[in-house]
Amino acid sequence: MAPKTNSKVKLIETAIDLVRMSSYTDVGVNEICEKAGVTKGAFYHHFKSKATLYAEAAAYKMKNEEMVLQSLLAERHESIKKLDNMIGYIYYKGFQSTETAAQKVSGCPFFTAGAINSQGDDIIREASKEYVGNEVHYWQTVIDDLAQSNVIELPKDSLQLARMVYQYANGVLTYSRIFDDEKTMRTDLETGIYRFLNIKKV
Amino acid sequence: MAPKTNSKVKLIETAIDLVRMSSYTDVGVNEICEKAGVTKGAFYHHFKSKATLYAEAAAYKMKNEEMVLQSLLAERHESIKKLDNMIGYIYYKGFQSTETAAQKVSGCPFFTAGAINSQGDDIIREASKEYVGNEVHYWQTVIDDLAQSNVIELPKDSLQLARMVYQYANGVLTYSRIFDDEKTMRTDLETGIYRFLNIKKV
DNA sequence: ATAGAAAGATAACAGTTGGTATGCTATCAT
DNA sequence: ATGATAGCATACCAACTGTTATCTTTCTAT
Repeated sequence: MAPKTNSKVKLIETAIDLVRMSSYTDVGVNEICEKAGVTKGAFYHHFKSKATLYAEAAAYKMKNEEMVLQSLLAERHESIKKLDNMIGYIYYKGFQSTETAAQKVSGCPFFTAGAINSQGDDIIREASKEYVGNEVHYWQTVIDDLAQSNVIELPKDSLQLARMVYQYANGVLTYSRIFDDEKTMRTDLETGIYRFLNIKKV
Repeated sequence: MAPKTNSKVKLIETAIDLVRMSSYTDVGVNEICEKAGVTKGAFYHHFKSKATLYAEAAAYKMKNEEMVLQSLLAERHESIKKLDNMIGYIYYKGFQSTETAAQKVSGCPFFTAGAINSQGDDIIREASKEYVGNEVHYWQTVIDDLAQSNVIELPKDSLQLARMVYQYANGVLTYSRIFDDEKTMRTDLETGIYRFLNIKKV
């Protein structure tokens, strides 16, 4: 009856969704299985542990974003357009309201979960490191592009600048989540990044 | 034998310490009691719930910081000195190594915990809101001071600017925690904030 | 000295956690 | 047809969660 074997993907996607709306430790295996409409037997058939699911989910999301960002950051766009697309994407990720719309603003599940120090859970942090490193890399390409087209001054260390912008963006997400304030998130994201990169608004 | 009733304070302080090194949900009442050298009976004598402890801890920390920051931001200091003190304090808070030095870099427990959405735990988020609002206020005074002494350009909205700087600072803390990298935390904090405020380094 | 309250200890509570053991069924190569 | 394996379901596990009830100790005010 069930269309072949999409239950693993279903597990990953609902896990990402749930973790984003609350947190890694707050989301249990039971809850993930329930909302995914899958039994625990299936869960532990596909993943050897909860942490493994998390790691695979991070890889899954990375691949997903690769496609999305390749289109948002395509060469045909002007560099400033790429920047705006990037900002818009972050806003989209942070706001995206799910069916259970108790909370409006969410954060990046891999960024926040990686900061948690469950002793011995190196798997989680390693997965987060990889994910975060990837995100920073995208920012770096955007910034390099802005510099090359003379929109911003040539940075001494574009990697550091990319990292700082990423740090800022996630700080905004977390802050907005506390206050569940989508409005300030929108404005702070844009004006903050523009200020950071020292670009005069058009 | 035990010196009067510092056991409540002891509970609060160890709770703050533990939560900072891991997270609110990851730290259990049992663990707090153990490390504080107090039984659970004492815990629930002083606090009606774990969330209540958290809220009281936030208030406790706020009062604590009030004294510290009043000295760091005293009027006798030049405005740029106040900024550096503020940056140094954040660095101190984020790095401060405890006896159990498994992890070097930690974050602000109230900022990170507030972003967690445990359904119905409004107490926690309310406490975090208040704490965060307070921190932003300190940043605003620093920024207003910088503007008044012409170190930075007069901002259109100093509250927003303060908020953004605060968001950035916490983004750096979280990032540095993932990578457990104290070095980049130090440099990113300073260069980032200076860049944000558009101050040329001396 | 004594009543009453505050502080703390001990043990148990129901519910949940991540994880496992076992069994069943459908598919698939041989 | 047969053995093997992937996919999944049911039931269970020990360990832990936050919380409570009950009891004893210690302090304080009269």
